Amino acid sequence: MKTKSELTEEDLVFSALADKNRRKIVELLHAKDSTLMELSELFSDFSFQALSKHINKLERAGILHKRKEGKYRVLSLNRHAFRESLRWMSFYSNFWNESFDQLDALIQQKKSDGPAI
Amino acid sequence: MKTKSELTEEDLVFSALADKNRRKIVELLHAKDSTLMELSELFSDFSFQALSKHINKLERAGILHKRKEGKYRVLSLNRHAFRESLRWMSFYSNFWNESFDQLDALIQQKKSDGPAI
DNA sequence: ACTTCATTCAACTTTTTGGTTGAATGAAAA
DNA sequence: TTTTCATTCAACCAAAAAGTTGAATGAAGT
Repeated sequence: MKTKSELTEEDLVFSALADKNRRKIVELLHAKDSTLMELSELFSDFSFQALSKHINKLERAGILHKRKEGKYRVLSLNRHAFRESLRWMSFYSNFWNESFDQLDALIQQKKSDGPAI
Repeated sequence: MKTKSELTEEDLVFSALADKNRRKIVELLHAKDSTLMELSELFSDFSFQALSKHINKLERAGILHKRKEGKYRVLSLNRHAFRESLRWMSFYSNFWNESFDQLDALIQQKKSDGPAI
């Protein structure tokens, strides 16, 4: 019957990240919230309409959101968006076993940095 | 010029995981190594040739490998394949800050389970 | 009111993806 | 050696993705 099964959050997140340009957008927004125009200066390879489509794909995956500010749309990352996908990947890798000592070190270090406000 | 930029490991991993059926293959192989035929019994929605293509895509991403055993190819997971992608995702999420207490708990528990050989 | 600026929408093209069927390969069983 | 079984290869098709250009929208500046 080929029932065009609903896309899950993980489908959307993984496919949004399956593109270098979109990952670069994430990296840039991690550094600072930006508008489409600001970003488009850094993506000379394609039109701003194409960039807009990439941004919409990230938005549909819940990875970023837009907030209206006058005539601008300011884009910012949603840092919770990766939770489930990260959980899935780490469960099916040997990430924990292989690196939990490193993790432990990292955590102890973070703890001694004090609470993150 | 539109130079068809090389695909990176992360491109391959994320796009391999951007499909429910391929993630299901990962879950099944996590439980136990299997052959194409064994898996195909669990995927009645499409042909074994289609399943074979999915498996090849996972293989190209380094997520599984095949080992010849007589007339069979036994598929097994490569549990290191997610390392870099996991690292990337966790860096750009607030994963650490948000869940490091949980992580800490998990690690302490794992430690008390004793060394993993 | 008119113009400009930032973004979106719409229509269209090309490439990639996910599926199909049928034939080929190659090891194992008869 | 002939047949069977597991997998792969090849050719094809439909749908989705990723890009283009040009027009539309809507707030801001003049």
